[in-house]
Amino acid sequence: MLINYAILRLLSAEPMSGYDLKKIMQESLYMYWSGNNNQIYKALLQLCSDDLLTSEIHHQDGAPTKKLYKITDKGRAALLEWVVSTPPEAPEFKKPFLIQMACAGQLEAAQIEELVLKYQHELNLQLIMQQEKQRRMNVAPSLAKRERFIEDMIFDNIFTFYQSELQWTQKVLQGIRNNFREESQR
Amino acid sequence: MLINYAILRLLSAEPMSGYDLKKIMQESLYMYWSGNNNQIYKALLQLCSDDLLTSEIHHQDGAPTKKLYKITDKGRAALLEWVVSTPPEAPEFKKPFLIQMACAGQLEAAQIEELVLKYQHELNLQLIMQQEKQRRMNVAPSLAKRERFIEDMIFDNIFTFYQSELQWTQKVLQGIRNNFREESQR
DNA sequence: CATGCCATGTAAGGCGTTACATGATTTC
DNA sequence: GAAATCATGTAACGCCTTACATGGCATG
Repeated sequence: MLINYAILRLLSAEPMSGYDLKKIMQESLYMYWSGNNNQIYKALLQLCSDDLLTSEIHHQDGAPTKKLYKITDKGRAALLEWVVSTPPEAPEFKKPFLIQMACAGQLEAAQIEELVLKYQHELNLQLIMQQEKQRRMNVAPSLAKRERFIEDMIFDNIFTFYQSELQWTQKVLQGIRNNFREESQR
Repeated sequence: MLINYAILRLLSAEPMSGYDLKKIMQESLYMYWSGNNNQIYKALLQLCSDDLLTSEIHHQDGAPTKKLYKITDKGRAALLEWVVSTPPEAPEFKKPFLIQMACAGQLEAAQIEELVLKYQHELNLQLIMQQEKQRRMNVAPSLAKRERFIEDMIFDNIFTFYQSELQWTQKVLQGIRNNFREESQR
């Protein structure tokens, strides 16, 4: 399960509780599990029983008791092994909007335009939210050069994803205005 | 459920059987259900009981009996209503490769490069497959100008998705070569 | 004679989400 | 006094996939 490796990755940086992991995943741009503790707590149990993690109970006063999870040497080895030996998968996407577009032949030009504009708006919102997440996340100050580069590349990937989708909406809008000018000018 | 509207859309062009729908969805670039008859047959039953479709049993000699589904006026109205009144959603993506990348700080430059090259290769394969699908699908010869335009835009969307991902891999590879030159030249 | 296509359907199970339960502490 | 945060966990459900069951016809 991929989420197990995502957790191992996070714990390879520093020990954390399940709750911490949940928050980080909620804020993450590419860990796409939308802050879902159910899966996290189950995964943690499994990883512990596989000896990839150890858990330590931390009593705190003025706050609930928590379990601190640490990655083991076996865990680090498993993560490394996974990274180098897993064949990279092509990305998946779900674009419900394309299904809407596919139905748009029935509509008037102005209606299609309106739809695309709404989509554009939604994309802009999303893009701003992602940038905001990225901004909030930057607390780790002194990463190694390599780590920094990788972080940047990951952000760039997500950023250009939305950018190119936005560019596509521009192309569509222009196409509508050029091809269906007669109608939309009336 | 979105798949219901995808089915309505397909049946709005011409009557079909569940099996036909399954095949089309398998070949579709943006209907992302990977040819899954389970959902299709269930959806068809539901759509029938909602009077959005009618089904007609067709006996064929030399082939199994099939059920031909036709969209009703109510079905067309529901589809149109859905298209114009559903707020467009931002696309979702899952890129397991980014999780792999996030772990790559541990690796040597050459290993990262290898990983990215493999990803690039996988993307190229995928892109070719999608183009092949698109080529095979083009049997509908004389679409209206508007329909043609929409079809083209949808294909363009998917095409540029892979293209921009490929461009990203180029950027990453260059970055590795520039930033970690010392190591990778050894 | 095995494989594959046409055609309909069912079963099992994994992945993922929302929501709930509990309970203490802090903040408005 | 209400709401948010910290913290762990469970329950219920929906979506989606793979695989299976059936059976006739065609193709190699």
